[in-house]
Amino acid sequence: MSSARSRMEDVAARAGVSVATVSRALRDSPLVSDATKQKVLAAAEELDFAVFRAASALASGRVGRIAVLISGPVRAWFNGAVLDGLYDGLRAAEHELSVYRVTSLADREAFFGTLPVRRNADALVVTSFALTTDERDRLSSIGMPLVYVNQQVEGLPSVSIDDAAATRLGIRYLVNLGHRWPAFAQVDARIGFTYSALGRLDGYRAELAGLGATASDVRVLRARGADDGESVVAQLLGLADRPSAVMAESDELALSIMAAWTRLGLRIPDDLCVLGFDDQTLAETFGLSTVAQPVTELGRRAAAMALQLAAGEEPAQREVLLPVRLVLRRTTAALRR
Amino acid sequence: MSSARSRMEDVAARAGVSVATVSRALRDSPLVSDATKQKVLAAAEELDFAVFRAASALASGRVGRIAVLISGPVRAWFNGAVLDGLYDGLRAAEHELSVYRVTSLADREAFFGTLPVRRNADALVVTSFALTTDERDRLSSIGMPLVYVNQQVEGLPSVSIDDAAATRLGIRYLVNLGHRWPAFAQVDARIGFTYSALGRLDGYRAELAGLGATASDVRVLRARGADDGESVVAQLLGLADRPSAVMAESDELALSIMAAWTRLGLRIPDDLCVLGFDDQTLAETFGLSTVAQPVTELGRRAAAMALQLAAGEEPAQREVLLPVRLVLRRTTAALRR
DNA sequence: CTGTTAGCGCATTCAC
DNA sequence: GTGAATGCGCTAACAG
Repeated sequence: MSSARSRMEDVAARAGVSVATVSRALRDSPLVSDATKQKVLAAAEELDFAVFRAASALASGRVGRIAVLISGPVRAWFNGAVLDGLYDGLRAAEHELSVYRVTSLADREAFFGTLPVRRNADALVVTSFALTTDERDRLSSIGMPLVYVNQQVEGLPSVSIDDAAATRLGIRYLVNLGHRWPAFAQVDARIGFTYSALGRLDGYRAELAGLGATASDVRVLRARGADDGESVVAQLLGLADRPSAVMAESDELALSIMAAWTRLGLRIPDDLCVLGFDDQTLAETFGLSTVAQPVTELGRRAAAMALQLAAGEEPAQREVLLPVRLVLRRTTAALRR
Repeated sequence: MSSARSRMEDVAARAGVSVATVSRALRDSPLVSDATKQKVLAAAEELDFAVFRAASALASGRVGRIAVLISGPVRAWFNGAVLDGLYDGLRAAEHELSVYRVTSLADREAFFGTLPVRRNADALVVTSFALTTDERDRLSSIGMPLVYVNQQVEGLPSVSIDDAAATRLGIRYLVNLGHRWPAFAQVDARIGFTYSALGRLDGYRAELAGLGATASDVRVLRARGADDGESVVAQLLGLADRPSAVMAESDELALSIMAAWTRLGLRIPDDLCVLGFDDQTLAETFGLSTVAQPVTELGRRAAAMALQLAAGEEPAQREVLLPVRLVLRRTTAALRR
């Protein structure tokens, strides 16, 4: 059990074969007989041997690792959920996951300036980024397969939901409950970090327009952060023709709106209907109706696609679109006059 | 810009030096003159060169990566917050972060059986695990420095809070507000995943005992999951001598209790005071009073310690204990009869 | 301070 | 099916 230090050579000696055979056997190559495979596996087990992936990478050119670039902290629910899905997809293929995070403008410049990921991953998954053209070019220039999550770049591999359509679904639901017209709450884009926000706003505007609302019926409320429901409530209460329903761009913002609203002694859904977006952990806890997106599944699909591209295969479908669904709970109800 | 393919050799040629010098210059070795360093850096920049870490690892024996083992999904707030801290600490040192996750018993056996991490990281950080003796032995056997987060193992490097003391602080606060005696809500340990839960329960019992409560004053309420506040509320309302305050082992559970409680038309803090543990993102949103633990800082300190151990240095302090603090918001108040 | 030399541990030719 | 030989790109002695 000198574990950490034993090499393939030792395993080969113990199994009575050559290192080449050990290498092949451990990677389950069809070029090795079953009998030999068993011997090698047994020897490796006894010596508690594990392949030193760095050496393997140097010899093969593949590092056995997929990198992911996330915007914002890992503790943000969306990022965590995507990482869970990526991990699911990668573990089965015995690949590792390297995380790169960009939270500030400085981070962002540092990342795109040096691209530390290059040569050190077999593929890169980029989530929810509102990339500039320069940044996108920079990424493509590193000669590494790229998969976008919740961001469509024409012709490039991506796994997304249709943010605009999902928002339209939510708005249509509110309108069908009699709410004319729902407002839409959004976090002020700081550094243009989230790509999805744009699509959702577009969806809101498009659906209202399609249903015959006029320009003045469009009410976009702005928060300074996902926890700034208070500003949204203030804006709501300051409107001449107060909306009876509001859709938020995320559950987090929706929950914050709920907290601010009820703290004033106002009720939900009686005085205001609230519809979220995401279906994160606490949405169910608080009975929040929401448009659910399959974030972990986005991650799984992205992992699968990244693995295919890393292996040089062409994925069957380059632009995967996953369905969302409306989850009805207790924060929405028909309008009562 | 053949970027992804240029090697040190090319940089050396362009800078007019040897590859050894390039290697040293890029790692900012003091053995290289400033003038040479500049030349090399310029050449590397022009060729858009990046070191192939796998080759570097093979030659040096260090892989430039710290691994972390988390229990439960990445999207759990605690895990995300720790990962953020680890990332902070590692990025500055140009190290990467590899994530290993264990969510089920099968995962757990697979991980400890094969220890995929061995030889592929310079140190391992283990968070919040209630490890068996076997598992701990298995970890030590891989000859890799280990750092425990929120888990103290005598003599081994760790970064933690004092869970028992933190809970006692919270309970004492409630008692000083006149609540005799507060109950404690906890999630049923499934596979013995979280280490902290044990310490918190101990702290609750110890503080009540220390303040003169009798055995029947100790009320431990059990939930089937962090989102099962409903069970806790049911147990509360079924008690003969209903407590006027409850402390939960986590904010998530506390928030769920709040949701279930207010849904019944009961009020907080009037009819029940609720105290959480963590100070996660949504605690502030909902005005939850809580015992705040510096999770991201735990991650930073763990990263620093892991880097030191990986470099063969002995950290100044092997068992770091970080302070918690009480955050008073709107879910706790003095008892009014 | 800089260059030369010799591997690091594995995957992959090519023989057999 | 298996073994022997070669080299992946870099770092670490050792000279100078």
